[in-house]
Amino acid sequence: MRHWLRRAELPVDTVELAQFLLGAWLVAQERSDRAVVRIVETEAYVPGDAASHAFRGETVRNQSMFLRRGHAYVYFIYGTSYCLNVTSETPGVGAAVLIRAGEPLGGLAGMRSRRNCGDDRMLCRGPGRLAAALGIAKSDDGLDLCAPGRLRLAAGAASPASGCSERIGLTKERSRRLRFFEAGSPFVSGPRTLNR
DNA sequence: TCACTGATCGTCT
DNA sequence: GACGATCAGTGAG
Repeated sequence: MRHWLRRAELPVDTVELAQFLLGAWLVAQERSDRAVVRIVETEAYVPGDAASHAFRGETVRNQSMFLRRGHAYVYFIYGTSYCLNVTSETPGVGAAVLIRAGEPLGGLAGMRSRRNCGDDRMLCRGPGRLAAALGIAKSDDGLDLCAPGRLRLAAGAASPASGCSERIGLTKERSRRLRFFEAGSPFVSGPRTLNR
């Protein structure tokens, strides 16, 4: 039986949380529409990571990254896309897990209309697309994902096979292997050569 | 499938 | 004023 994830169940460590979230469900409730996605790809942004938005300290933009673990950190990037992170570590420490891709499980019609996309594999393939499919925007920044609300995390079956690789789209800290994904899933983003 | 490019704008230098 | 945790579209192999 699936249940809403409690904060006590979430690993404190950022890398552990990134692996833990593979297979978990992300539920976005908007009035009568409920979109459900199974997380298949994550990236860890650990303390002291030069590629992390928190690296230079707390600012107005990244302040929710310093919240207690299990909160949403949403930011706008490249003038086009929103990205969703789940905060990690202890309060006051800036770290998070980027949700890069998911497998659509429920509420497909709503996601297709929000994404204006007919190929279900592309609905949530990439952080910007996933946020768009779930209707995530800046107003969701700082939400508690372990409490009743528009966005919430639910327990899911652990991934049968997971892999790791370097992260995508970075110019700093490129060599760190902090991207985790479900091996063989067609819903994972990035070039196929990275997904082994 | 991959590589490349333009779009677009908030944030920080 | 530059840049970025991206995307959609296009073209080549």
